[in-house]
Amino acid sequence: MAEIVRIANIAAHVGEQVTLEGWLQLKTGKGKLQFLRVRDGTGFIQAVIFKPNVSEEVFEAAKRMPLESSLIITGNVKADERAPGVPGGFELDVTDLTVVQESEEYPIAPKEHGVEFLMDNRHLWLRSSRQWAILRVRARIIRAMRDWLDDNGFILVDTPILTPSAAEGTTTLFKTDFHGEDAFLAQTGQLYNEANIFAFGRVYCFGPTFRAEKSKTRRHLQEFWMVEPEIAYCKLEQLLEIEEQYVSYIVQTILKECAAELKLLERDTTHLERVVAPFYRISYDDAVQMINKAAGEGVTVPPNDDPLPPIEWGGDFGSPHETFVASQFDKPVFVHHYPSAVKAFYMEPEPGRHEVCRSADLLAPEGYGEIIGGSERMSDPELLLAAIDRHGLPREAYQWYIDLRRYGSVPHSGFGLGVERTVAWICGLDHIRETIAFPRMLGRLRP
RNA sequence: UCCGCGAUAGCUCAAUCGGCAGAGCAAGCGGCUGUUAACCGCAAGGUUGGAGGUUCGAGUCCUCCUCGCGGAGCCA
Repeated sequence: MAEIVRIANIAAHVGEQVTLEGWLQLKTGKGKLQFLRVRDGTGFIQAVIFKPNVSEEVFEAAKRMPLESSLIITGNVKADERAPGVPGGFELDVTDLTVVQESEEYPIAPKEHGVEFLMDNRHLWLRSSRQWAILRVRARIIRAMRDWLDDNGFILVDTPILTPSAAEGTTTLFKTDFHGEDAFLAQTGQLYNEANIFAFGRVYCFGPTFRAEKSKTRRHLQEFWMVEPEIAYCKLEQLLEIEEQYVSYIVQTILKECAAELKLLERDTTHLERVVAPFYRISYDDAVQMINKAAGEGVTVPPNDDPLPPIEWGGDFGSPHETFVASQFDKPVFVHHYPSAVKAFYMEPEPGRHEVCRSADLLAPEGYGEIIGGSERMSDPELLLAAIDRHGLPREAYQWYIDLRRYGSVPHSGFGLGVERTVAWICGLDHIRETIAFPRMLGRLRP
């Protein structure tokens, strides 16, 4: 048997005889020729079996072999500009083939399928080239997210998943049992991050978060991953500069390093190429004016071209409002200084104008919505206590959190960036369900 | 929770006014030396999501239920 190589490294073996270990992705036959598309996890390559070049048994086995059969295949590597695959341009002239397991009839055919069928077969759907590309981009995005923070003075401090209290709304918590006491799956690590900055200055947590929202849309999961940086001695203005540097780095890294995957996904990258700091900034006040002007003119918004509803000052933006505001800009836009009443209790009020808070959401272009929520945090213990009371939250559960403001409180800020929404945006996906291997959605716990 | 749409062969979908349930793909058999979701030929494949109702007659109309999809609210 020849040297075992991986498809990603095939270019280094042109003219050599090599062995690949993989699976049969696709097959077309033509008399004495069989074209096999073979996948080994690192890429895809076309293997050509010409009947006179192999034994009778090998040719018959190749002809009979169903899709997704596992196989070990040996042949000569040829460069050919026209050959399909990832990386394309190479072909394997087969000399020998061993079927490791002949697959049963594979349910997912190389044709269109419905969403429910594909989701029921998610454990198999992952093998398709499109899902392969998406999940590789996801992995690279996560690496970029962590690289930038690690290289810019942030330290990873993991925060708990089992928590005794809510950080935000209480209606969207998954409840579990902690030896007889109610416990909840974390919606965020932020409150713990705020403790950690006093030890480390700049920290981040990265992990799964859980929201039992009754949301069934293309942008929602019940379980999603989030990176949450938190920074001591940081005001809102400085926070936005960090955010735009951060997002620019992630997008530009993917453009550079996942070009093959984005091409396979047929992603038009012209929008992404523009994602370079600085981003746009618009206040909530101005955004409301912009929305109401457009609503008065009868502007409609995708996906259903419904009329844009007007908004009263003080209300939170609905999905159509976000979509409209984002569509007015050719790269991401910050909407800052939301009304305090519609935001979480811990956001710092604007001095001299307490009805708005020092918060900012980052809206991605192309209708992908809010990918970052961030704010300056309340640093005054008295104001914080009042806010906790106003939101009807139990003081005792937040005692330690209030404590942070009693021992060397400083201005500090942080944000949360959703991994799946970022993946959907960068890959140009219609639905968030493809951005994670096994999505947990309303009404979908398995596979 | 609310609004809208849908469920027919393994998969994706047709079926006119209520009148014989039909294709493509997959699987099976045969053919082909350059295919890219190949192509050509043959053969096969059905409790039309479930329960009830209207009718001479229901995939089609009505009621209820189940499941799915899209959207709203909420959010990353």
